[in-house]
Amino acid sequence: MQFFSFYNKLQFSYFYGMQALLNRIQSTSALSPQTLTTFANAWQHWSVPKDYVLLKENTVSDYIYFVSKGVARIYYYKNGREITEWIAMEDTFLLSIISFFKRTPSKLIIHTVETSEIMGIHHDTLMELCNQHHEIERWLRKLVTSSLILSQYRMDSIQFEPAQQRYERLMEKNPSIIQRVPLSYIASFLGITQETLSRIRANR
Amino acid sequence: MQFFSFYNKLQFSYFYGMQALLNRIQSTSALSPQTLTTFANAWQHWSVPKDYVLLKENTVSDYIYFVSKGVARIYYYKNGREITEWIAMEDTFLLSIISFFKRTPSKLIIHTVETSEIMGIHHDTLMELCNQHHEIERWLRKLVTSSLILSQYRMDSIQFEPAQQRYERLMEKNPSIIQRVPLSYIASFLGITQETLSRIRANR
DNA sequence: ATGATTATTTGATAATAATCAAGTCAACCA
DNA sequence: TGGTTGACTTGATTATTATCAAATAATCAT
Repeated sequence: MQFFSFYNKLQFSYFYGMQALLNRIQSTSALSPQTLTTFANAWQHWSVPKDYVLLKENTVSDYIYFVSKGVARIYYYKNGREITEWIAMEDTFLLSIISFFKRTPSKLIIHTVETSEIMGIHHDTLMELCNQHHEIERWLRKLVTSSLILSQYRMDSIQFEPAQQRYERLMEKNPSIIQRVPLSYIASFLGITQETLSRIRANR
Repeated sequence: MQFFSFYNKLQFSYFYGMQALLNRIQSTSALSPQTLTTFANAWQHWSVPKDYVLLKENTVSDYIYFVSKGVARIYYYKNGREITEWIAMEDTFLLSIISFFKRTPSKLIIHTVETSEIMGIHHDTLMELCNQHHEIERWLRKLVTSSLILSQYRMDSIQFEPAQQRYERLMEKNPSIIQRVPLSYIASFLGITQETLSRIRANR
């Protein structure tokens, strides 16, 4: 993978991103200082421009990513159309869940929506660390659990909330998203067409 | 909780259920013989009649259940209507994910659809075992992961597959379900009304 | 078996959002 | 600065499924 800024632990963006990552890790499941250090060192850091593809279609996804700055998006093609599966703003993890854990080629594509600072840990490294450190295994278990909980909430929302409510809840929870992410991405993330979202916004 | 058949390790149904449970556990993540024994002993067993409520609404869910015989269902009320969230046939786990992991009162209700043999492990016991045995922590991580993967597939299906396709896929994967579970349960599990399901079956 | 209850089907209408087709607007760039 | 491109909006129509209401079928208890 050819990245635009090479891994460099002396860069400001590295320290900045690492700080954010460590905070996020600790808030999921606290690790002992030694384990945290080991874990931290396993994460790579990349500075990438807007629209940079982190995961290509039909590739086995090797990384869990963390967005320390910028925005990234997961999408896929359904009947020739882009469907946004997830939008990750600053300070959140993202990954192609099925491909990463099942080790199968991904139909999902991950790319940056803005110039971004991305941290990532390789699947094999993470599994190795999980084997060596019970604490990291627990951390991953908690991460996956919180992701599962989110997934449950989202399923309920998609199934029962009318489009307007889904939009309003997103605005409430994450108002900056419309400033930073094209409407077409947001529409399919909400499970509606761009036209419907446009009408909702115009309130018709 | 007053159960209809008390915990009795000498019963046939106990051995039968335990065998099924152990097979299922091992297929998720293999455990060493010693750990497996410890883990196995932590599971309780109950024989319950049809329509027995395993988890009441607004109660914190304390158990992960395993259906060794029979069928159980998870549902909740949405605008005064029952919505089936999950139907667990023989040999599968079920739990109120949000309540069990977040320790919050459950809006979900779990009950048996048939006379059933149920195994269950208490939240606190499981957490204790996770702390003591890295292998069990890993097992739980894998269980939650596979549940997350399922959840992703289901979200996609609910969002994009037309009702007819969802029904057909269920029939293909689990044809015995219509013999054993009322249509109204299946309809809301598929995310459609009973009337729509009836029309799909009549092919109109 | 019989009446009562519950489950399922059928019909008519309405609501929601998708689709298709064009139009407007704004940013970019040569 | 004029033209091209991409992003968003608007309009007309259609498809899917929900809703409401009622009828029929199946099941259960006495």
